[in-house]
Amino acid sequence: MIEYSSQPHYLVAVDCIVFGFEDGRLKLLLVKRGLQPEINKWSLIGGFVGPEESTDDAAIRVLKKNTGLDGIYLEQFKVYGKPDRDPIERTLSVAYFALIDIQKYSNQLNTYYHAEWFPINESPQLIFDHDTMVADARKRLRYKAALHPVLFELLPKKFTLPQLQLLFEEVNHMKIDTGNFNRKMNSTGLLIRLQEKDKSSSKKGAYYFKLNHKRYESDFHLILNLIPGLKLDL
Amino acid sequence: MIEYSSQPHYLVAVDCIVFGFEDGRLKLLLVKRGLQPEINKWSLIGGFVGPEESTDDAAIRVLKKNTGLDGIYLEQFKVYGKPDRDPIERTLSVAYFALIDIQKYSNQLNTYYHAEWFPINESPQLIFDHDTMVADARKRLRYKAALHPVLFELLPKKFTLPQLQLLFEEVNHMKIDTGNFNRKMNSTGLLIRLQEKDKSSSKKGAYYFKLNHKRYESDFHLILNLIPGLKLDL
DNA sequence: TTTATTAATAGTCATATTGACTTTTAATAA
DNA sequence: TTATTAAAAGTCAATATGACTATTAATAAA
Repeated sequence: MIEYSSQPHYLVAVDCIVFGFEDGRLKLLLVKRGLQPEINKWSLIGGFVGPEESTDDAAIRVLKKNTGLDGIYLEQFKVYGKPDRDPIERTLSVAYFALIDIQKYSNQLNTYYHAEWFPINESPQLIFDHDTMVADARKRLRYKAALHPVLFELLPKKFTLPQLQLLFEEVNHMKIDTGNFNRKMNSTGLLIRLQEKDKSSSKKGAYYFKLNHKRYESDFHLILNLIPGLKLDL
Repeated sequence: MIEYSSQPHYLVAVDCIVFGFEDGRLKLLLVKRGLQPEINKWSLIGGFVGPEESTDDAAIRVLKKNTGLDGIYLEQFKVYGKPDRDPIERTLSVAYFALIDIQKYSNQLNTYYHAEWFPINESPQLIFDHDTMVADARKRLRYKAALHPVLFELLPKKFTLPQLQLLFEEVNHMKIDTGNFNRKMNSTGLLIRLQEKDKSSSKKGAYYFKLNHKRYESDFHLILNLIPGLKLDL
């Protein structure tokens, strides 16, 4: 039997940065940590990678277990591998970001699980290097959202253009010209306008749109130049 | 003393996909594996992550040890974490891609180390999932190169526009219009034209250029739209 | 009933960028 | 002197952009 004798072994975890969007604000889903050390402190949703599962499997499982959520947009974005990032024992963490439509899942969340949404700029301090992970995930989301229509994952089935613009402004941390934004969005062919209007925030009302899923699937990887002139870290 | 009792521990490795560019072709740096299993088969440059180093440190160390190379462009891009990817024992691999100027380091490589360059389309079959890693790294490089001027890392100090175009064509696997390519490249402000010409491939000769390092540093993260209309996986 | 109000949406326009293509240039070799 | 050829520059119609203005559709106030 061949062995990689004497090589050191480490714990491997996954951590999920779960983004949501509600009331015009980007939100973060956090849980209270259930084990020592730092028990009861706020933490990203995470867990150790089991012997029979891939890291992707682990992320899906951990997300499902902590929130009841399934079929979520999930993307691995970075490994955190500094020797001392966990004070107890060396643990590498594979970080994923997840995008979910808050409304779609609000029932499960509130009823069965302890996860809680925080506006991203009012979230509590997190354990270990989780704050760094969140900062990195935001950068990555910003990058991706400037090039691909990934932010639709955060919106409900019906949404308005002002709502979409607000989401882009929140993610990119900048004001966007409404006319130009609408023109660009409409030209992507990703939006289908519905008859119905949302009159909750204006007299005239804003048309609801739904996503053209066919186009979304086929053109997702096209580079769309949604927010030109941005300076973006990958 | 707190412990994460009973949680499984795994080996963690790094693997480096090292890209080079020579004679108009993209190349890959490979080594013959020095341990069982699959000893003497061609493999990416890699190694286990030591107890006192981060994964980034490990990648730098492994690259240095196998090639003598230092100060190389290196970027973590994906973790490979399927349970059975190494037949002997579960090993996660953190994959990095590296970009180097072949000419700059050809001496060290040939004299002291066993690493060998292969044109990327004529490289031998690799061990484990290394072929998948290479395919993924090429995609990632294509993505990055369409948006950021990262390919200059592959070129010598002095280079010509036709040479640069050849590199872009090789990475993106497409023909590019020379006039439009030159116009776009010149408009970035990244190129400084030298007096000297390279007459090795034409009578007229092509001007040598050098990189405007100041601009390269400051504008690296700007999105440049170098190859528009591409369909790109991240 | 008319008018004021206001967000939503559409339109304007000068400028810049793009892709496809043609022309000129600079050197060498015939 | 001329033919040759890759390199470099130029042309141009079509499109995209950013900054800005005008109109619209509903409600609420007069």
